[in-house]
Amino acid sequence: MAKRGYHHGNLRQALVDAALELITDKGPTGFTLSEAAKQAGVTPAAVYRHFEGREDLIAEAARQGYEIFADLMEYAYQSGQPSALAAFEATGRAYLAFARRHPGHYIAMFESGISVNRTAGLAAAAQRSKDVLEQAAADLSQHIPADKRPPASMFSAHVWAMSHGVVELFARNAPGRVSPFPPEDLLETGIGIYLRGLGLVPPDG
Amino acid sequence: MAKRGYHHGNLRQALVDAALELITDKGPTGFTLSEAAKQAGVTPAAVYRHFEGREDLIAEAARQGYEIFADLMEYAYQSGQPSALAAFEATGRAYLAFARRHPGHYIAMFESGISVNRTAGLAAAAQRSKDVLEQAAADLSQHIPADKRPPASMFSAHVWAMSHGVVELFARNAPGRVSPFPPEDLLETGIGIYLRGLGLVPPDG
DNA sequence: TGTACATCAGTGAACGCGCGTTCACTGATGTAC
DNA sequence: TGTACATCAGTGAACGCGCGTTCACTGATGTAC
Repeated sequence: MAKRGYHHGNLRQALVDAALELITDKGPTGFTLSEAAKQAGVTPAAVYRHFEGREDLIAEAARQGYEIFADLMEYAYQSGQPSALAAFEATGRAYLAFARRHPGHYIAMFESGISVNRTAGLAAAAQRSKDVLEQAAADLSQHIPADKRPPASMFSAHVWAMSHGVVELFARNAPGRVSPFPPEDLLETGIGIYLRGLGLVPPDG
Repeated sequence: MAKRGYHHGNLRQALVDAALELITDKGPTGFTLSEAAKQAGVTPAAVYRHFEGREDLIAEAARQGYEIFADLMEYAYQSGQPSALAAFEATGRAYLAFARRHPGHYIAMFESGISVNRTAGLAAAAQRSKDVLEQAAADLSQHIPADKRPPASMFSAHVWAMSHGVVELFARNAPGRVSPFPPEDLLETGIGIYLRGLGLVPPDG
Protein backbone atom coordinates (compact mmCIF):
# COMPACT_ATOMS: atom_id res chain seq x y z
CA MET A 1 0.00 0.00 0.00
CA ALA A 2 1.79 3.11 1.25
CA LYS A 3 5.47 3.13 0.64
CA ARG A 4 7.43 2.59 3.75
CA GLY A 5 10.87 3.83 3.01
CA TYR A 6 13.24 1.73 1.06
CA HIS A 7 11.11 -1.30 0.84
CA HIS A 8 7.83 -0.87 -0.82
CA GLY A 9 5.65 -3.21 1.15
CA ASN A 10 3.44 -4.54 -1.57
CA LEU A 11 5.17 -3.80 -4.79
CA ARG A 12 3.87 -6.83 -6.60
CA GLN A 13 0.26 -5.77 -6.34
CA ALA A 14 1.13 -2.11 -6.85
CA LEU A 15 2.66 -3.06 -10.19
CA VAL A 16 -0.40 -5.01 -11.22
CA ASP A 17 -2.60 -2.07 -10.29
CA ALA A 18 -0.42 0.33 -12.22
CA ALA A 19 -0.50 -1.99 -15.21
CA LEU A 20 -4.29 -2.15 -15.08
CA GLU A 21 -4.52 1.60 -15.01
CA LEU A 22 -2.16 2.02 -17.92
CA ILE A 23 -3.89 -0.69 -19.92
CA THR A 24 -7.21 1.02 -19.31
CA ASP A 25 -5.87 4.33 -20.52
CA LYS A 26 -3.73 3.29 -23.44
CA GLY A 27 -4.71 -0.20 -24.42
CA PRO A 28 -2.48 -3.25 -24.25
CA THR A 29 -0.22 -1.59 -26.82
CA GLY A 30 0.42 1.50 -24.80
CA PHE A 31 1.32 -0.32 -21.65
CA THR A 32 5.00 -0.41 -20.85
CA LEU A 33 6.81 -2.05 -18.02
CA SER A 34 8.88 1.03 -17.39
CA GLU A 35 5.88 3.26 -17.01
CA ALA A 36 4.20 0.82 -14.66
CA ALA A 37 7.34 0.78 -12.54
CA LYS A 38 7.47 4.57 -12.52
CA GLN A 39 3.86 4.78 -11.50
CA ALA A 40 4.54 2.43 -8.62
CA GLY A 41 7.43 4.68 -7.60
CA VAL A 42 10.12 2.23 -8.43
CA THR A 43 12.94 1.54 -10.86
CA PRO A 44 12.11 -0.64 -13.88
CA ALA A 45 14.64 -3.15 -12.69
CA ALA A 46 12.69 -3.68 -9.48
CA VAL A 47 9.91 -5.27 -11.49
CA TYR A 48 12.11 -8.27 -12.07
CA ARG A 49 12.05 -9.13 -8.39
CA HIS A 50 8.38 -9.98 -8.79
CA PHE A 51 7.76 -10.87 -12.42
CA GLU A 52 9.63 -12.56 -15.19
CA GLY A 53 9.01 -9.60 -17.41
CA ARG A 54 6.43 -7.53 -19.18
CA GLU A 55 4.27 -10.39 -20.43
CA ASP A 56 4.28 -12.08 -17.09
CA LEU A 57 2.92 -8.94 -15.49
CA ILE A 58 0.09 -8.73 -18.01
CA ALA A 59 -0.67 -12.39 -17.47
CA GLU A 60 -1.04 -11.80 -13.74
CA ALA A 61 -3.39 -8.89 -14.42
CA ALA A 62 -5.45 -11.17 -16.64
CA ARG A 63 -5.47 -13.91 -14.02
CA GLN A 64 -6.77 -11.59 -11.36
CA GLY A 65 -9.35 -10.44 -13.87
CA TYR A 66 -10.63 -13.95 -14.42
CA GLU A 67 -10.84 -14.52 -10.69
CA ILE A 68 -12.94 -11.41 -10.16
CA PHE A 69 -14.98 -12.22 -13.25
CA ALA A 70 -15.74 -15.73 -12.09
CA ASP A 71 -16.56 -14.54 -8.58
CA LEU A 72 -18.94 -11.89 -9.84
CA MET A 73 -20.72 -14.23 -12.17
CA GLU A 74 -20.89 -16.95 -9.61
CA TYR A 75 -22.39 -14.57 -7.12
CA ALA A 76 -24.90 -13.31 -9.67
CA TYR A 77 -25.79 -16.86 -10.57
CA GLN A 78 -26.39 -17.78 -6.94
CA SER A 79 -28.42 -14.67 -6.32
CA GLY A 80 -30.87 -15.61 -9.07
CA GLN A 81 -31.55 -19.08 -7.72
CA PRO A 82 -33.77 -21.00 -7.58
CA SER A 83 -35.10 -19.55 -10.82
CA ALA A 84 -32.90 -20.74 -13.67
CA LEU A 85 -34.05 -17.84 -15.78
CA ALA A 86 -33.36 -15.20 -13.15
CA ALA A 87 -29.98 -16.74 -12.45
CA PHE A 88 -29.12 -16.69 -16.10
CA GLU A 89 -30.16 -13.12 -16.62
CA ALA A 90 -28.27 -11.96 -13.57
CA THR A 91 -25.18 -13.67 -14.90
CA GLY A 92 -25.53 -11.82 -18.19
CA ARG A 93 -25.83 -8.51 -16.43
CA ALA A 94 -22.82 -9.34 -14.33
CA TYR A 95 -20.82 -9.84 -17.50
CA LEU A 96 -21.43 -6.33 -18.72
CA ALA A 97 -20.99 -4.85 -15.29
CA PHE A 98 -17.62 -6.50 -15.02
CA ALA A 99 -16.50 -5.14 -18.37
CA ARG A 100 -17.58 -1.67 -17.30
CA ARG A 101 -16.14 -1.68 -13.84
CA HIS A 102 -12.90 -3.44 -14.68
CA PRO A 103 -11.88 -2.30 -18.13
CA GLY A 104 -8.20 -2.93 -17.52
CA HIS A 105 -8.86 -6.50 -16.49
CA TYR A 106 -11.20 -7.02 -19.40
CA ILE A 107 -8.62 -5.81 -21.87
CA ALA A 108 -5.86 -7.87 -20.29
CA MET A 109 -8.10 -10.92 -20.50
CA PHE A 110 -9.48 -10.56 -23.99
CA GLU A 111 -7.45 -8.11 -25.98
CA SER A 112 -3.89 -8.39 -24.83
CA GLY A 113 -3.01 -11.44 -26.86
CA ILE A 114 -1.83 -13.27 -23.76
CA SER A 115 -2.48 -16.98 -24.04
CA VAL A 116 -4.88 -18.30 -21.50
CA ASN A 117 -2.52 -21.21 -21.04
CA ARG A 118 0.48 -19.10 -20.20
CA THR A 119 0.35 -20.10 -16.56
CA ALA A 120 -1.56 -22.75 -14.70
CA GLY A 121 -3.23 -20.17 -12.49
CA LEU A 122 -4.45 -18.20 -15.46
CA ALA A 123 -5.80 -21.27 -17.19
CA ALA A 124 -7.61 -22.39 -14.06
CA ALA A 125 -9.22 -19.02 -13.49
CA ALA A 126 -10.34 -18.82 -17.11
CA GLN A 127 -11.79 -22.29 -16.91
CA ARG A 128 -13.72 -21.44 -13.79
CA SER A 129 -15.28 -18.42 -15.52
CA LYS A 130 -16.31 -20.53 -18.44
CA ASP A 131 -17.77 -23.16 -16.15
CA VAL A 132 -20.01 -20.67 -14.40
CA LEU A 133 -21.43 -19.48 -17.70
CA GLU A 134 -21.98 -23.00 -18.88
CA GLN A 135 -23.61 -24.03 -15.65
CA ALA A 136 -26.10 -21.19 -15.91
CA ALA A 137 -26.83 -22.16 -19.49
CA ALA A 138 -27.18 -25.82 -18.62
CA ASP A 139 -29.65 -25.13 -15.81
CA LEU A 140 -31.74 -23.01 -18.04
CA SER A 141 -31.76 -25.41 -20.93
CA GLN A 142 -33.33 -28.04 -18.69
CA HIS A 143 -36.52 -26.21 -19.49
CA ILE A 144 -36.22 -26.89 -23.19
CA PRO A 145 -37.50 -30.19 -24.56
CA ALA A 146 -34.46 -32.41 -24.97
CA ASP A 147 -34.93 -32.93 -28.69
CA LYS A 148 -34.76 -29.23 -29.53
CA ARG A 149 -32.21 -28.22 -26.98
CA PRO A 150 -28.84 -27.01 -28.18
CA PRO A 151 -25.81 -28.22 -26.24
CA ALA A 152 -25.26 -26.05 -23.18
CA SER A 153 -21.80 -25.14 -24.40
CA MET A 154 -23.25 -23.80 -27.63
CA PHE A 155 -25.94 -21.95 -25.78
CA SER A 156 -23.39 -20.31 -23.53
CA ALA A 157 -21.09 -19.57 -26.47
CA HIS A 158 -23.91 -17.65 -28.17
CA VAL A 159 -24.56 -15.57 -25.12
CA TRP A 160 -20.91 -14.99 -24.49
CA ALA A 161 -20.40 -13.91 -28.08
CA MET A 162 -23.23 -11.42 -27.97
CA SER A 163 -22.04 -10.06 -24.65
CA HIS A 164 -18.50 -9.70 -25.86
CA GLY A 165 -19.65 -8.11 -29.10
CA VAL A 166 -21.73 -5.55 -27.27
CA VAL A 167 -18.81 -4.72 -25.01
CA GLU A 168 -16.37 -4.34 -27.84
CA LEU A 169 -18.55 -2.51 -30.30
CA PHE A 170 -20.79 -0.44 -28.11
CA ALA A 171 -19.69 -0.32 -24.49
CA ARG A 172 -16.11 0.69 -24.87
CA ASN A 173 -15.88 4.30 -25.96
CA ALA A 174 -14.70 3.06 -29.30
CA PRO A 175 -13.14 6.01 -31.06
CA GLY A 176 -15.69 7.49 -33.40
CA ARG A 177 -18.18 4.74 -32.96
CA VAL A 178 -21.33 5.87 -31.26
CA SER A 179 -23.66 3.46 -29.60
CA PRO A 180 -27.23 3.93 -30.77
CA PHE A 181 -28.49 2.53 -27.46
CA PRO A 182 -27.18 2.07 -23.95
CA PRO A 183 -25.16 -1.12 -24.04
CA GLU A 184 -27.07 -2.51 -21.08
CA ASP A 185 -30.33 -2.19 -22.98
CA LEU A 186 -28.81 -3.57 -26.12
CA LEU A 187 -27.56 -6.64 -24.36
CA GLU A 188 -30.69 -7.18 -22.32
CA THR A 189 -33.00 -6.97 -25.31
CA GLY A 190 -30.67 -9.04 -27.43
CA ILE A 191 -30.46 -11.84 -24.91
CA GLY A 192 -34.20 -11.55 -24.32
CA ILE A 193 -34.96 -12.11 -27.98
CA TYR A 194 -32.50 -14.97 -28.08
CA LEU A 195 -34.13 -16.67 -25.09
CA ARG A 196 -37.54 -16.23 -26.65
CA GLY A 197 -36.12 -17.98 -29.71
CA LEU A 198 -35.34 -20.92 -27.46
CA GLY A 199 -38.84 -20.88 -26.09
CA LEU A 200 -37.62 -19.91 -22.66
CA VAL A 201 -39.58 -16.73 -22.26
CA PRO A 202 -43.13 -16.13 -23.43
CA PRO A 203 -43.63 -14.56 -26.88
CA ASP A 204 -44.78 -11.30 -25.38
CA GLY A 205 -42.25 -11.19 -22.55
CA MET B 1 3.40 -4.12 -58.70
CA ALA B 2 6.83 -5.42 -59.71
CA LYS B 3 9.59 -3.00 -58.96
CA ARG B 4 10.87 -1.26 -61.96
CA GLY B 5 14.22 0.07 -60.95
CA TYR B 6 14.46 3.21 -58.97
CA HIS B 7 10.83 4.03 -58.94
CA HIS B 8 8.58 1.49 -57.44
CA GLY B 9 5.50 1.81 -59.55
CA ASN B 10 2.83 1.34 -56.98
CA LEU B 11 4.45 1.83 -53.66
CA ARG B 12 1.38 3.22 -51.96
CA GLN B 13 -0.60 0.05 -52.39
CA ALA B 14 2.43 -2.14 -51.77
CA LEU B 15 2.77 -0.49 -48.38
CA VAL B 16 -0.86 -1.06 -47.55
CA ASP B 17 -0.52 -4.70 -48.53
CA ALA B 18 2.59 -5.11 -46.43
CA ALA B 19 0.85 -3.47 -43.51
CA LEU B 20 -2.08 -5.85 -43.84
CA GLU B 21 0.22 -8.83 -43.85
CA LEU B 22 2.12 -7.62 -40.81
CA ILE B 23 -1.06 -6.78 -38.96
CA THR B 24 -2.40 -10.24 -39.70
CA ASP B 25 0.73 -11.87 -38.37
CA LYS B 26 1.49 -9.74 -35.36
CA GLY B 27 -1.58 -7.75 -34.49
CA PRO B 28 -1.92 -3.99 -34.60
CA THR B 29 0.73 -3.79 -31.89
CA GLY B 30 3.34 -5.65 -33.80
CA PHE B 31 2.98 -3.65 -36.94
CA THR B 32 5.75 -1.14 -37.55
CA LEU B 33 6.15 1.36 -40.31
CA SER B 34 9.77 0.42 -40.78
CA GLU B 35 9.01 -3.22 -41.27
CA ALA B 36 6.27 -2.46 -43.76
CA ALA B 37 8.72 -0.31 -45.73
CA LYS B 38 11.29 -3.07 -45.64
CA GLN B 39 8.79 -5.60 -46.86
CA ALA B 40 7.91 -3.32 -49.75
CA GLY B 41 11.61 -3.10 -50.57
CA VAL B 42 11.96 0.52 -49.65
CA THR B 43 13.49 2.85 -47.09
CA PRO B 44 11.27 3.88 -44.15
CA ALA B 45 11.55 7.49 -45.27
CA ALA B 46 9.91 6.64 -48.58
CA VAL B 47 6.68 5.94 -46.77
CA TYR B 48 6.32 9.65 -46.11
CA ARG B 49 5.90 10.33 -49.83
CA HIS B 50 2.57 8.52 -49.61
CA PHE B 51 1.33 8.71 -46.06
CA GLU B 52 1.49 11.16 -43.24
CA GLY B 53 2.84 8.50 -40.96
CA ARG B 54 2.20 5.21 -39.31
CA GLU B 55 -1.38 5.88 -38.22
CA ASP B 56 -2.32 7.22 -41.59
CA LEU B 57 -1.18 4.00 -43.18
CA ILE B 58 -3.28 1.92 -40.82
CA ALA B 59 -6.25 4.19 -41.48
CA GLU B 60 -5.94 3.57 -45.19
CA ALA B 61 -5.82 -0.18 -44.59
CA ALA B 62 -8.99 0.14 -42.52
CA ARG B 63 -10.66 2.24 -45.18
CA GLN B 64 -9.98 -0.33 -47.86
CA GLY B 65 -11.28 -2.92 -45.46
CA TYR B 66 -14.59 -1.14 -45.02
CA GLU B 67 -14.93 -0.78 -48.78
CA ILE B 68 -14.44 -4.48 -49.34
CA PHE B 69 -16.66 -5.27 -46.38
CA ALA B 70 -19.49 -3.08 -47.64
CA ASP B 71 -19.14 -4.45 -51.16
CA LEU B 72 -19.27 -8.03 -49.95
CA MET B 73 -22.25 -7.48 -47.75
CA GLU B 74 -24.05 -5.48 -50.38
CA TYR B 75 -23.50 -8.23 -52.88
CA ALA B 76 -24.69 -10.86 -50.42
CA TYR B 77 -27.72 -8.77 -49.63
CA GLN B 78 -28.62 -8.40 -53.31
CA SER B 79 -28.08 -12.06 -53.98
CA GLY B 80 -30.65 -13.01 -51.37
CA GLN B 81 -33.39 -10.83 -52.82
CA PRO B 82 -36.31 -10.83 -53.13
CA SER B 83 -36.52 -12.85 -49.91
CA ALA B 84 -35.79 -10.55 -46.99
CA LEU B 85 -34.88 -13.53 -44.87
CA ALA B 86 -32.52 -15.02 -47.43
CA ALA B 87 -30.92 -11.62 -47.98
CA PHE B 88 -30.41 -11.17 -44.28
CA GLU B 89 -28.90 -14.56 -43.75
CA ALA B 90 -26.57 -14.15 -46.69
CA THR B 91 -25.40 -10.86 -45.23
CA GLY B 92 -24.62 -12.53 -41.94
CA ARG B 93 -22.61 -15.22 -43.63
CA ALA B 94 -20.74 -12.57 -45.62
CA TYR B 95 -19.73 -10.97 -42.36
CA LEU B 96 -17.95 -14.02 -41.09
CA ALA B 97 -16.48 -14.80 -44.50
CA PHE B 98 -14.99 -11.34 -44.63
CA ALA B 99 -13.42 -11.69 -41.20
CA ARG B 100 -11.93 -15.00 -42.24
CA ARG B 101 -10.67 -14.00 -45.62
CA HIS B 102 -9.40 -10.56 -44.69
CA PRO B 103 -8.05 -10.80 -41.16
CA GLY B 104 -5.66 -7.89 -41.61
CA HIS B 105 -8.46 -5.63 -42.74
CA TYR B 106 -10.70 -6.83 -39.96
CA ILE B 107 -8.10 -6.09 -37.33
CA ALA B 108 -7.30 -2.68 -38.81
CA MET B 109 -10.99 -1.86 -38.77
CA PHE B 110 -11.97 -3.11 -35.35
CA GLU B 111 -8.93 -3.64 -33.22
CA SER B 112 -6.39 -1.05 -34.18
CA GLY B 113 -7.88 1.77 -32.17
CA ILE B 114 -8.00 3.98 -35.25
CA SER B 115 -10.95 6.35 -35.07
CA VAL B 116 -13.48 5.80 -37.76
CA ASN B 117 -13.60 9.56 -38.15
CA ARG B 118 -9.93 9.96 -38.82
CA THR B 119 -10.47 10.69 -42.48
CA ALA B 120 -13.55 11.46 -44.48
CA GLY B 121 -13.00 8.47 -46.73
CA LEU B 122 -12.77 6.13 -43.78
CA ALA B 123 -15.90 7.53 -42.16
CA ALA B 124 -17.83 7.24 -45.41
CA ALA B 125 -16.81 3.64 -46.00
CA ALA B 126 -17.69 2.71 -42.43
CA GLN B 127 -21.06 4.38 -42.74
CA ARG B 128 -21.78 2.52 -45.93
CA SER B 129 -21.07 -0.80 -44.22
CA LYS B 130 -23.37 0.07 -41.39
CA ASP B 131 -26.08 1.13 -43.80
CA VAL B 132 -26.06 -2.18 -45.62
CA LEU B 133 -26.50 -4.07 -42.37
CA GLU B 134 -29.29 -1.80 -41.26
CA GLN B 135 -31.03 -2.02 -44.60
CA ALA B 136 -31.05 -5.78 -44.42
CA ALA B 137 -32.41 -5.60 -40.89
CA ALA B 138 -35.05 -3.05 -41.83
CA ASP B 139 -36.30 -5.13 -44.75
CA LEU B 140 -36.62 -8.13 -42.57
CA SER B 141 -38.34 -6.38 -39.73
CA GLN B 142 -41.13 -5.38 -42.10
CA HIS B 143 -42.39 -8.85 -41.42
CA ILE B 144 -42.79 -8.20 -37.73
CA PRO B 145 -45.96 -6.55 -36.46
CA ALA B 146 -45.15 -2.88 -35.98
CA ASP B 147 -46.00 -2.84 -32.28
CA LYS B 148 -43.53 -5.56 -31.34
CA ARG B 149 -40.80 -4.63 -33.76
CA PRO B 150 -37.51 -3.41 -32.38
CA PRO B 151 -35.92 -0.49 -34.19
CA ALA B 152 -33.94 -1.69 -37.18
CA SER B 153 -30.79 -0.15 -35.79
CA MET B 154 -31.17 -2.17 -32.61
CA PHE B 155 -31.89 -5.31 -34.54
CA SER B 156 -28.77 -4.84 -36.64
CA ALA B 157 -26.71 -3.95 -33.60
CA HIS B 158 -27.66 -7.26 -31.99
CA VAL B 159 -26.65 -9.20 -35.03
CA TRP B 160 -23.48 -7.24 -35.47
CA ALA B 161 -22.57 -7.79 -31.84
CA MET B 162 -23.08 -11.52 -32.04
CA SER B 163 -21.13 -11.72 -35.28
CA HIS B 164 -18.28 -9.70 -33.88
CA GLY B 165 -18.27 -11.70 -30.70
CA VAL B 166 -18.07 -14.97 -32.57
CA VAL B 167 -15.22 -13.65 -34.68
CA GLU B 168 -13.25 -12.37 -31.72
CA LEU B 169 -13.81 -15.23 -29.33
CA PHE B 170 -14.03 -18.24 -31.59
CA ALA B 171 -12.96 -17.53 -35.14
CA ARG B 172 -9.61 -15.96 -34.56
CA ASN B 173 -7.12 -18.54 -33.40
CA ALA B 174 -7.20 -16.86 -30.04
CA PRO B 175 -4.18 -18.12 -28.18
CA GLY B 176 -5.24 -20.92 -25.91
CA ARG B 177 -8.93 -20.49 -26.49
CA VAL B 178 -10.49 -23.38 -28.31
CA SER B 179 -13.73 -23.07 -30.16
CA PRO B 180 -16.16 -25.78 -29.15
CA PHE B 181 -17.88 -25.51 -32.56
CA PRO B 182 -17.03 -24.25 -36.02
CA PRO B 183 -17.62 -20.50 -35.86
CA GLU B 184 -19.82 -20.65 -38.93
CA ASP B 185 -22.16 -23.07 -37.20
CA LEU B 186 -22.07 -21.10 -34.02
CA LEU B 187 -23.05 -17.92 -35.77
CA GLU B 188 -25.67 -19.51 -37.96
CA THR B 189 -27.41 -21.24 -35.10
CA GLY B 190 -27.11 -18.19 -32.90
CA ILE B 191 -28.67 -15.89 -35.47
CA GLY B 192 -31.27 -18.53 -36.21
CA ILE B 193 -32.40 -18.67 -32.61
CA TYR B 194 -32.41 -14.89 -32.43
CA LEU B 195 -34.61 -14.62 -35.53
CA ARG B 196 -36.95 -17.19 -34.11
CA GLY B 197 -37.20 -15.01 -31.05
CA LEU B 198 -38.41 -12.24 -33.30
CA GLY B 199 -40.98 -14.53 -34.85
CA LEU B 200 -39.23 -14.41 -38.19
CA VAL B 201 -38.64 -18.08 -38.62
CA PRO B 202 -40.99 -20.86 -37.60
CA PRO B 203 -40.50 -22.41 -34.14
CA ASP B 204 -39.21 -25.62 -35.65
CA GLY B 205 -37.10 -23.97 -38.37
C1' DT C 1 14.65 12.96 -82.69
C1' DG C 2 17.41 15.33 -79.39
C1' DT C 3 18.25 18.30 -75.70
C1' DA C 4 17.28 21.14 -71.43
C1' DC C 5 14.91 21.28 -67.64
C1' DA C 6 11.25 20.57 -64.03
C1' DT C 7 9.17 17.35 -61.30
C1' DC C 8 8.93 13.49 -58.70
C1' DA C 9 10.01 9.37 -55.85
C1' DG C 10 13.22 7.51 -53.91
C1' DT C 11 17.93 7.28 -50.76
C1' DG C 12 20.78 7.14 -46.72
C1' DA C 13 22.37 9.14 -42.78
C1' DA C 14 21.10 11.01 -38.64
C1' DC C 15 18.18 12.34 -34.59
C1' DG C 16 16.31 11.63 -30.07
C1' DC C 17 13.57 8.48 -27.62
C1' DG C 18 11.90 5.01 -24.66
C1' DC C 19 11.89 0.37 -24.50
C1' DG C 20 12.98 -4.33 -21.95
C1' DT C 21 16.50 -6.35 -19.72
C1' DT C 22 21.20 -7.22 -17.13
C1' DC C 23 24.29 -6.39 -13.61
C1' DA C 24 26.97 -5.39 -9.65
C1' DC C 25 25.75 -2.87 -5.89
C1' DT C 26 23.76 -1.32 -1.29
C1' DG C 27 20.64 -0.09 2.15
C1' DA C 28 16.85 -2.04 4.96
C1' DT C 29 14.89 -5.77 7.33
C1' DG C 30 14.70 -9.90 10.01
C1' DT C 31 16.92 -13.45 12.90
C1' DA C 32 20.14 -16.01 16.05
C1' DC C 33 22.51 -15.83 19.96
C1' DT D 1 18.58 -5.56 25.02
C1' DG D 2 22.39 -5.50 21.88
C1' DT D 3 25.21 -7.14 18.29
C1' DA D 4 26.61 -9.87 14.05
C1' DC D 5 25.18 -11.50 10.16
C1' DA D 6 22.20 -13.39 6.37
C1' DT D 7 18.65 -12.33 3.45
C1' DC D 8 16.05 -9.58 0.75
C1' DA D 9 14.22 -5.78 -2.15
C1' DG D 10 15.46 -2.22 -3.97
C1' DT D 11 18.98 1.17 -6.87
C1' DG D 12 21.20 3.24 -10.78
C1' DA D 13 23.96 2.88 -14.60
C1' DA D 14 24.43 0.72 -18.74
C1' DC D 15 23.35 -2.12 -22.93
C1' DG D 16 21.72 -2.74 -27.52
C1' DC D 17 17.70 -2.17 -30.17
C1' DG D 18 14.30 -0.64 -33.27
C1' DC D 19 11.23 2.81 -33.52
C1' DG D 20 9.06 7.09 -36.13
C1' DT D 21 10.46 11.00 -38.22
C1' DT D 22 13.50 14.81 -40.56
C1' DC D 23 16.55 16.33 -43.91
C1' DA D 24 19.39 17.45 -47.73
C1' DC D 25 20.33 14.82 -51.45
C1' DT D 26 20.10 12.42 -56.13
C1' DG D 27 18.75 9.51 -59.72
C1' DA D 28 14.76 8.51 -62.77
C1' DT D 29 10.95 10.06 -65.28
C1' DG D 30 8.18 13.11 -68.01
C1' DT D 31 7.61 17.31 -70.78
C1' DA D 32 8.44 21.44 -73.79
C1' DC D 33 10.47 23.01 -77.57
